[in-house]
Amino acid sequence: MYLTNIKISAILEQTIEHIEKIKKMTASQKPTIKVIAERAGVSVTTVSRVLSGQGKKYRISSKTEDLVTRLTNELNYEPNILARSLRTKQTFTIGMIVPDISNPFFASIARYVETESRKAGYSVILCDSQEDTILERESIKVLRMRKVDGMIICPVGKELKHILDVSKANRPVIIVDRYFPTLDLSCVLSDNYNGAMNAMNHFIEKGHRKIAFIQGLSNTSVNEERLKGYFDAHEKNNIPINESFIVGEDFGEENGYIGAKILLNGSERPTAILGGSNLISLGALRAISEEHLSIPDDISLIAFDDQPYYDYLSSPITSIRQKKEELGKISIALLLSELNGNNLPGKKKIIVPTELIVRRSVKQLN
Amino acid sequence: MYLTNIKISAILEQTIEHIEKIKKMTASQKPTIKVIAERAGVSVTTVSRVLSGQGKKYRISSKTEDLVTRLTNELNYEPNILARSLRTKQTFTIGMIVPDISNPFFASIARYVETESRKAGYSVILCDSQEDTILERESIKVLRMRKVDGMIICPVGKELKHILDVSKANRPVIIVDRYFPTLDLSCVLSDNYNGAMNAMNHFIEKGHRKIAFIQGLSNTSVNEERLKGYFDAHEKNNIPINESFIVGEDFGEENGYIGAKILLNGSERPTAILGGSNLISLGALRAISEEHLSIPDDISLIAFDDQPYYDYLSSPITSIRQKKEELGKISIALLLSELNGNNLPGKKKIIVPTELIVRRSVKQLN
DNA sequence: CTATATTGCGCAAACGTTTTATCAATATTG
DNA sequence: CAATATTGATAAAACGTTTGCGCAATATAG
Repeated sequence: MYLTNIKISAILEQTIEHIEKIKKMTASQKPTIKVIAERAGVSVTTVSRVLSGQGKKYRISSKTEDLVTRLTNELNYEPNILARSLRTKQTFTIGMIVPDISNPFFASIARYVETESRKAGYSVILCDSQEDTILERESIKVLRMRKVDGMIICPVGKELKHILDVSKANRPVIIVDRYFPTLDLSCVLSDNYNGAMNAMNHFIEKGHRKIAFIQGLSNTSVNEERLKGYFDAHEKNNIPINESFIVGEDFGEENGYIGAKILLNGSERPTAILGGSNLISLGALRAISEEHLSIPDDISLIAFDDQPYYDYLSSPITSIRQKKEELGKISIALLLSELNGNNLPGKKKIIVPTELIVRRSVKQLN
Repeated sequence: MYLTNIKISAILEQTIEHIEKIKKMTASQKPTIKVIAERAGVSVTTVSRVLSGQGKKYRISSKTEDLVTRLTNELNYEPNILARSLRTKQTFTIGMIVPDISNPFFASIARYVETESRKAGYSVILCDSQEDTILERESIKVLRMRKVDGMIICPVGKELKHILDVSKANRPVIIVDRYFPTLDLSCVLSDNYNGAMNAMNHFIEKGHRKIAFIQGLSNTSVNEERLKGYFDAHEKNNIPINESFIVGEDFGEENGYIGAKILLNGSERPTAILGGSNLISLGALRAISEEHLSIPDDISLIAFDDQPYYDYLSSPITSIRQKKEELGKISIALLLSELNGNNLPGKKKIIVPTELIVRRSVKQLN
């Protein structure tokens, strides 16, 4: 009798304790696996396994499984990815660094990267390096601390050591747009050389000989390739190069403006300008309009990178279209395949062709 | 003697063990606090405190402090933010959801958000909802699982429950661009009503009476406000409204194209069109050009949201400029202040004025 | 010389998961 | 009926931090 009483009171105590525990846990905001386990009267292990779809594998009875899933729904459980990542060493995040997200070129690439990432269960942490190598380096550091599974970088393009380090630390990196010939990393780029080449041929076919190039950031692959196309086109057509026709120093709008200003007011005015980026061309448009010149009558123009508005400009601008969708989709596909270990031997360098969109900004001479 | 030997061998053993341990830890890739502690011969607590700048507070000797900092540099230690966040319940990430990152309007906002976030030590996880409420809901879920400290959402604008839930869960949310009048959340928006009003007044002053509106997504605040401006301008000027002049159903380019097509081929053609977004206006441009009409001679146009190319269009487009920089900077400032607990009483609704940029797309009638 | 204050640091728990190893209870086999 | 296999689960460690509490050793005060 006595013993029984003791026992009952012990059980009672236990029960009360259990109920208290449950109450406390339920009152707390975020239900964790632990709470669910407690409520279901099973271990956290079991809950974890059910939730990760490993119920069959570990022979969880369907009764338990149902109970657990019911509770997770009821309690509105949402897993804590941080905790999971800490344990599994996989964060399912990818870092993306672009020089300027407000530039439609990079924004479009980012869009496809984001869309495809999400489909694969990844989230993307976005960093804007503002065309600044220091910020780029900093971004990489942050992304490393955040343990991103991989990175897609549209580099500023002036330095590479910090990028190489990422790859050395065994994190997959995909380089997009500007790359480093000496760097053994997968990359996906537009065919800048042939893009420039095609534009130049178009100029030349139309009778132009005095063709200027407002270049972007020198010593970046993108710029060098375009410049090379510019040079080679001259050479192939036996046109001497006028060094003063090459101006510019970065990919920005202001640079395009200044470059065009210089060209238009030089001792010898070119008949045609190749704009080294969308922003450069925008700046050139501003200068041209400011000088009260008209395209193509006074000056011809081909712009690198197509823009939706080019069709409706006072004279529609002929441009070299880059396939942003492809650039974005290929880069994320490449990254995902590296992440899944489908690591084909060696790094890949994928070149996406460009397309000359002929409008009416190039005058037929003679 | 014997005892001494034992003792020595014990010490030796310990030492060897210690060295082994150090070697093992050092060989492993990522140095953790533990490794540093081991090398420095102090506890992880001490290292943690030094690294978090709490050395003084906890009276760590400057000798220890120096040793630890030296080692962190030497070993190239980088903190694991995941682990930290798990413990501190702060991730220093903010989630940003936009309907379309490739739309320069949202991209610009995102840029300022990113820049200011970084300065404050936050990273931003970017989600593109693709103007789809389902994806928006999903994004929110992911961001919650990732335990972002706060969110900046440019909502699709059709549903609000899932957004309200975030706020209920005590996570600060800032709504940008499209908002919900019934929702008690801080938000920052353009003055769409007066924007539309000003555009309408401009039309009317120029003698227009048959003014069409290609609207965006109905039942979104942005659209309703613009529509209200459209209506009120009619009323104030005693101009009857022609219902067939209101077309359109979302903010996209295609919608602008279709809307303009309908307007231009209707039984009664308007003399002016108000384009409800930058993409709508782009689509309208396409339709207008396709119909071989010219702006402003055949049709006048004012576009919502300014674009850099508007100056150089065949006729420069008058537009209602939204201050993207302000929208971005204010929203992140608001969020950061809520995160820092500087939570001024009540939610704030900040309205950023718009600006009518008059160019040459509106014809003077008579 | 004792009592108290200060200096300098460490123990261990906690955050929310995943995963390895283990085990009791039941069912099946020989 | 004993031996073995299967079923259905659990305990505990680990991931890399932060932090409340505690404590020994030294310095200072009375």
